[in-house]
Amino acid sequence: MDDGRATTTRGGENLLFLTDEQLRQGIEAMFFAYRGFTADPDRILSDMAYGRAHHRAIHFINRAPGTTVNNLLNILGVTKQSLNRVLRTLIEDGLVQSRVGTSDKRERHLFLTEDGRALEGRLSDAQRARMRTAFRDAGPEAVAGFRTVLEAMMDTEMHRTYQRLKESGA
Amino acid sequence: MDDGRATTTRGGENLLFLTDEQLRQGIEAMFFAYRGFTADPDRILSDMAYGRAHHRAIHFINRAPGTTVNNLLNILGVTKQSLNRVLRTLIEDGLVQSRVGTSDKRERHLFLTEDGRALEGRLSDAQRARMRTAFRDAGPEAVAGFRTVLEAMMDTEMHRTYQRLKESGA
DNA sequence: CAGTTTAAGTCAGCCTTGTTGACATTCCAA
DNA sequence: TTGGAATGTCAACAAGGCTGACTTAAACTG
Repeated sequence: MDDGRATTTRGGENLLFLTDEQLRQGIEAMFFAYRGFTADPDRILSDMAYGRAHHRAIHFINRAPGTTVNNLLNILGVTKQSLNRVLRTLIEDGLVQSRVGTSDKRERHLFLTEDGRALEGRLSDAQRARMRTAFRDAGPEAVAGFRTVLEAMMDTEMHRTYQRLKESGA
Repeated sequence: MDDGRATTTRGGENLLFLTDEQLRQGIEAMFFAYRGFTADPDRILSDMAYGRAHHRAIHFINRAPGTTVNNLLNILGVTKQSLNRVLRTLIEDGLVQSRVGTSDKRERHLFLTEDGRALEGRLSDAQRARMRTAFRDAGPEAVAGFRTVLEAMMDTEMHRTYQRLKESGA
């Protein structure tokens, strides 16, 4: 254990923003906020035979249409067996379409179908609504801080993945 | 779906901080950051017969020593059967002690043993180290924004629980 | 005091989602 | 043509959620 005190070079104000107590509060805030973050989509999904894993797959396929299975694997950080179980049900249920690659026919390119986009919309509308309210209540400066801290919290590899996705966005 | 545009009353700067693209980036940042957030304790726990659920129980028992089972249930938001499975192993392994209540003998008050505190220390050191680095790199203003947004993201009930814990801290 | 409610614990069974390991298929590239 | 890469599949398992049913003991209440 350390003494919980840390200094800032920023001239004295907020000298104690790195005490163990502050860090603990940050940890607990993360725990509770993540529950809120997933609560709305979870509620929608609990009515169907789907779970959070399906939501994640749908989100990132929508995000990067035509992505390969391997690419999705890296983004999600799970095994191919785990992802495959999820993808199989989504394909069977007609929410995702898997197309053999043109340049490399070993690869499968993944797309959402009409139905898939419809579900994606329902899920992300709910999640965005919460995020929007939180962002609006907190204000632009807080949002900037929020994202700065989150980015610093990622592993290097995740951070690269996140940046790549971010830059590929509008 | 909405048009993704939102106005801010703050005079024009950052007019677009509530576009769907910004919200999506916030959602993805949350996803990746939470993985980083849990990665270090997960690594430690994977060597033992414990998982994230044990970590959470240990964290909050350490946080509020003498808490009752029911109270812990409300904080963690799981069923008593789920929590009981975790608590039973922790008690059997001598990391947690359960004492019959004095005023109300139906209640059990939970405490970490010496060994329990030792494990708690290992786990939270790892998690705090990451949080500390992230906080230090981001700076005090970003940290304030981070916590403002996270609090706004919680459900009302969670937020109350979080506030109560926060105020009971040093 | 009798009856009800509450706190905790337990048993059984189910689901989702992660894991390993083994193995088949297809196809690119050296 | 052969090795390796990408994908898919099968089986088995574990963690950690869930529901439902039930017990015990203590506390509360009419």
